[in-house]
Amino acid sequence: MVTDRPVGRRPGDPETTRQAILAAARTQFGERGFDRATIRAIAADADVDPALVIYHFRTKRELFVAAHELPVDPGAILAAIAAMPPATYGEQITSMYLGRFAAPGSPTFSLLRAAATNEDAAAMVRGFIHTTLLEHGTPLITGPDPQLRLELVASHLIGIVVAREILGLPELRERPLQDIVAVVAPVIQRYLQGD
Amino acid sequence: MVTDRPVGRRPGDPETTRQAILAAARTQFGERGFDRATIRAIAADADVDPALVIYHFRTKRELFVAAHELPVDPGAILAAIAAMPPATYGEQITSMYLGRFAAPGSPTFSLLRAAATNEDAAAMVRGFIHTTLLEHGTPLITGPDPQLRLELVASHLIGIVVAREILGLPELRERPLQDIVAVVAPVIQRYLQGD
DNA sequence: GTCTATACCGAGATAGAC
DNA sequence: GTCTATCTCGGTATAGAC
Repeated sequence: MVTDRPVGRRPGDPETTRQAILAAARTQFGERGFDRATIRAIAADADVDPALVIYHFRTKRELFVAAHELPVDPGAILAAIAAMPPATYGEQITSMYLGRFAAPGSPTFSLLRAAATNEDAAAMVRGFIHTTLLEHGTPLITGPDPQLRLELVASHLIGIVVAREILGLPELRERPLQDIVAVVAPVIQRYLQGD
Repeated sequence: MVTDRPVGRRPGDPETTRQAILAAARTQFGERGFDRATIRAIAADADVDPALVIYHFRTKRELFVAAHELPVDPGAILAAIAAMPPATYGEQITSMYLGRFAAPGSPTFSLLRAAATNEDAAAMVRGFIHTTLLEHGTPLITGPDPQLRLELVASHLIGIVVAREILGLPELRERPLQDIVAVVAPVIQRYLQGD
């Protein structure tokens, strides 16, 4: 039987507390970026005492890192893409990365926003792009300067997310993602094929 | 003759002081973004008392706006581009906007970084893109969905700046801007021509 | 018009009671 | 494991002397 207890208390289950804090942290960091997200607000969101946040994660920085550890298997993603016909690489990469980065609640998007003013976050995004695209992406690409063109692929997709979710350019914001993918995919495909 | 005076004093010329503060503000905002740039640091950079910064600009927010007022004649820029052969639009736009946005000391770059966590700054970038590209750019573009494709042009160029200057992707960072322009310009051209 | 001194607030973090 | 109380720091902004 559940004993009644004051609102805001969550005694007994550290793992539940940890998870609640992590979820709240992702929301706050995602919406406000690293600097403007406060431990106090995260704690309030998680219905937990601010001191508990520090107790579990030691510092704001470590909380940020913990909240953004990505359960991604980079090999698996690109292996799935490589299994399809090369003519579809552009469309697959476009819809996959836009879908992942452009979801405003996702850790990846949160990281991207934070990266603007936070070298830790920038390094994490760089790592993510490196392991998921640059390192294992060469099989997808033909022609000269493959690394440069892979980075341009990443650039374009990131730019679309920034323009849509952060700058709020009107057409990009209003259109469903599929419309955008339809126009962009051939361009990405072109980068992959080396002109 | 110049009388000797304590370091840090700059008596007598308010306009000099204003300009020194504005220059320092651009540097600090550009390097650290809105939140991490502090009035104390800006004042120190400008060799001026922190209170003077407030005296001249009232609030940090107003200082930010003043530091980023862009002396741009949007009509003139695009008129110059439109005067050249249409086949060169892509290259001109690419080198112009990359040059402007990618210069880490420029107000435009500073705005872009700040936009990640600051709706004021985001609105200013949106306004800049709107007046310089979306509003007057239609003569440069043919084919369906011109607005969407103009926004995609902006997206790609912004993404390159983000990837190069903020995320620090290796190839983009090391290559001179001309190399990048050479690869990107045909893609931009393609957006302008509607496939 | 300029600077000194300081008020005031909210942040991250700590100590120690429970 | 959790909460209360508190410390310390550095931020923006103000009052008032010069």
